[in-house]
Amino acid sequence: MHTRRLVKRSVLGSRVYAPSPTGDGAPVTGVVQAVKQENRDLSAAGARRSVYTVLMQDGSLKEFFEEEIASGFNHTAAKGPLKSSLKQNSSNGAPDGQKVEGSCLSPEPAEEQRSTDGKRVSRDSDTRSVSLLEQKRKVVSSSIDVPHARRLEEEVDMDKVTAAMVLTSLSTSPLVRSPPVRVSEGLSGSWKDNGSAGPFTPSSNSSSGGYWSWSAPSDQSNPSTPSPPLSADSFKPFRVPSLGGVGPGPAGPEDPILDEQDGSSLLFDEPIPRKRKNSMKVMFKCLWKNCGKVLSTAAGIQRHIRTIHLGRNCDSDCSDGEEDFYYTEIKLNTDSVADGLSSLSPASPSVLSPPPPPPSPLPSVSQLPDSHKPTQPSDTKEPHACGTTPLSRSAPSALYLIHTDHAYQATAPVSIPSSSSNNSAGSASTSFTPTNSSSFSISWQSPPVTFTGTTVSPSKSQGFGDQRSQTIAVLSSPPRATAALSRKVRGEGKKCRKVYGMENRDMWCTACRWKKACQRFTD
DNA sequence: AATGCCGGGTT
DNA sequence: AACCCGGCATT
Repeated sequence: MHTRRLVKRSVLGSRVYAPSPTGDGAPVTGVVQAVKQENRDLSAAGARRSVYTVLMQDGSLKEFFEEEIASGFNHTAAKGPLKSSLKQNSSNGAPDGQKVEGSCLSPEPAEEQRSTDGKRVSRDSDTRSVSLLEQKRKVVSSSIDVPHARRLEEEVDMDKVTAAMVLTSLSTSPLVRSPPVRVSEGLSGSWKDNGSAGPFTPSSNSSSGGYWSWSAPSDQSNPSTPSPPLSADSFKPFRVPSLGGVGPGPAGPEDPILDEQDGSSLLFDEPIPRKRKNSMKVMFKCLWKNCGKVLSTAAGIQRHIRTIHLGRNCDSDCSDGEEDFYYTEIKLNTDSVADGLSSLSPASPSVLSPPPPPPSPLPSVSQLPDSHKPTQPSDTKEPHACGTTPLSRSAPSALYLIHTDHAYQATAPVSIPSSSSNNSAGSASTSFTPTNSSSFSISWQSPPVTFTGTTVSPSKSQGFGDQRSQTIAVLSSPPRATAALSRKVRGEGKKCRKVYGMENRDMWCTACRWKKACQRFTD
């Protein structure tokens, strides 16, 4: 499966070298359009061979056996057949980003293809549903002591593939394009931090802080990270954080299957515009001197540059990507983020306030090509203020119900709140976008678990009104919930110790005697 | 300081 | 599983 996936994923759309059609020996480049199994008994062994349909520079389609073509710009890596060269990448432990770069960096056609690949889209929904759990698992695994042999290997694999993906999407941005290597290094570096040298101690809460540090910062706060060129990509930032933060879940740190899915989800999720926030319109602006042409599509701007400024007259396939240097993307705020926020906050303030987890969303939204950075998004929304006084406005009863509802579903609340607060103290609160609500709500709902406890014991001697207010309090301050999470809220009722006193310790319930939660006078 | 409990250790 | 206890959080 692994292999198959790799091939499928990496080869399609990859730029490869193929023998010159003219036979003059000079290899030409093309983009793999399709792969199929050749049944004919061509090879000596009679084994089936893969046949790659390659779109050549001149626009023609040609078929090659895998032995005939080589992938990547890196000639050394291109020695072997396509498939095997890819495999090497994945199994080779050396953090050598070059190979990945070679095969994945440049082909932006690949990116386009992927985003339109129907199979992946459907498949994605499956993957996505588990991705949260997986992510958690992944994080956990990185901080837990686990036999490294196998895991490391896969991790490296992931690093590379992911890095490649990132690079791929980045490659179309003129601003970052030049120092691609740097970007890749930064990326893999931060990952590694988490993976092997995780500063977090296993099993302790502190690891929570690490959640965000591994994905969010590296992916977003990195100033050199430009937003991806394609609008469809704009939601990518959301994903990463949601994954990192939420991931509650049982998870065998070393489960290869999960790992794989994880990897695939990471790769395939991105191009799917599903979650995309539609309030942003992406335009592409030509940066050529004295030419401020703005087009709505990347293809359009590329063609414009290619034909007008570069004087080339072939279609996109013969481009070497140079156009990318001459345009930049601009994000236009059609219906401002503020709108979305303001409309949201009144509805369920409590839900909004807690989700500092989406530190990611904000950055993503405001993150524009380095050059044009309208700080608008963050400024426009001060609903921020609402977040601080959420409860006061909404009907308590409503909240009550809502939370009761979800409390049971909650899994691991994860320390999203805390981590997020670190991450983007100022901006975090402003960051919730409607898009996100789904992902983070899950994570922060869990804390209310505590609350569940209170509800369950209506028999309590105390007035319901009291209880209710308490509950509300808990809800209104999600951050606290975190604490509640780790430790059961101290029951306010009398306990064996109080009732019987130390002198009658033998009358205590066993739990009390054992310094456990009292079983006799439960709250 | 007293309590209530969790996490962990020991038997 | 029963039993204990260190240590932390809350009161």
